[in-house]
Amino acid sequence: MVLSRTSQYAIQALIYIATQAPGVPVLNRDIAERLNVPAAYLAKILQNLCKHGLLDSFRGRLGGFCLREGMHKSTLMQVLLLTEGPDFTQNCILGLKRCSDETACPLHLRWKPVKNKIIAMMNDMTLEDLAKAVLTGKYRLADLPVAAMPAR
Amino acid sequence: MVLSRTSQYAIQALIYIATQAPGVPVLNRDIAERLNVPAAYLAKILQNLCKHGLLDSFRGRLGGFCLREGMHKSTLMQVLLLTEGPDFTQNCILGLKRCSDETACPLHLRWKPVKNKIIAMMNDMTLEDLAKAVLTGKYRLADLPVAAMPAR
DNA sequence: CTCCTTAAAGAGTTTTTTGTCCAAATTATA
DNA sequence: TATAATTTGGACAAAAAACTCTTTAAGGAG
Ligand code: SF4
Ligand code: SF4
Repeated sequence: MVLSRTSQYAIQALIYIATQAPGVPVLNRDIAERLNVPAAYLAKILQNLCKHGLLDSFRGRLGGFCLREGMHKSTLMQVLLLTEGPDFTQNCILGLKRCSDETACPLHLRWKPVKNKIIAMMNDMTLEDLAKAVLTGKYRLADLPVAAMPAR
Repeated sequence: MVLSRTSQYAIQALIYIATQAPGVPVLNRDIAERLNVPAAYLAKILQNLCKHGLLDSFRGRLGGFCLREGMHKSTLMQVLLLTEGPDFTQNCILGLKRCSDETACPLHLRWKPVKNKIIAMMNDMTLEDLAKAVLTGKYRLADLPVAAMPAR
């Protein structure tokens, strides 16, 4: 039913960054605080997202993380393929190695449509869209009583 | 996207048992072999299912595990509430502690219908149904080239 | 009663995931 | 140039999940 903590943190952080003014680096520390997430762990995750081209990072004063040019249009699927692994869409509910309509487990008939819906959904949701949703104030990114709405 | 290994093994084992003649105990060893799953680990899982009333167990000669009377009608949801924990249906995609329409994360609008579909599906599928599907020969429970179809 | 077979119980191990710490590299700015 | 702020990288630690081993209890058959 769930994504790994790593994926959850990655998505939360990316959406948060997407809510901020583009081009202005966001501090790892600030993201961690806002999301109420361990900062050192989050840093590792963000570094990984950098390495795979979703983020740009800047060191030193005025440093931080920015969405790389054009990456506002990234989908959740692009993120999950990084954080959950490239066979995220393959491996499936009963854990069978081979999954096809021919070598199907007994859940297949019921599960496959749902799975396809999940995949379509992840392919459809962009960071930009999700950030907009957050900026309406109707949705929250973290558990804490919204300490501060995203400043800009 | 996934269930825990424990849940996968539990579901596989229960369906397998449901395909066997009722009242005749099935050996842990046989289930493990058929599913290609670690026997000692599976034993723990089956013991747990016993403790929670889904299975009956018998020791000694002619021992093994049987579905408890009436439990052919058990749903996957009943199993998952045991193996994934009682808040299986609560905790959700971004990991927020509180989840409601009022305190919703930005995925909520898209995710909730899918989540409800999953829950409905799990509530709807019974061991009996799944066992029948397996017995048609069209579906498989494990990866191995079906060594032997369920004997009875 | 004795032997064999099986599950039960519990402790222990291994692997994976999650999280921490610290020293180095980089950069703006005073 | 010195300083403070920041990411980077690597090693490490803790927790959780997956898996194993060993011993005991129970039950059936000779
Ligand atoms: S539902 Fe289909 S895709 Fe999923 S494990 Fe079963 S056979 Fe594979
Ligand atoms: S989608 Fe809805 S239920 Fe799921 S985490 Fe977001 S708010 Fe909670």
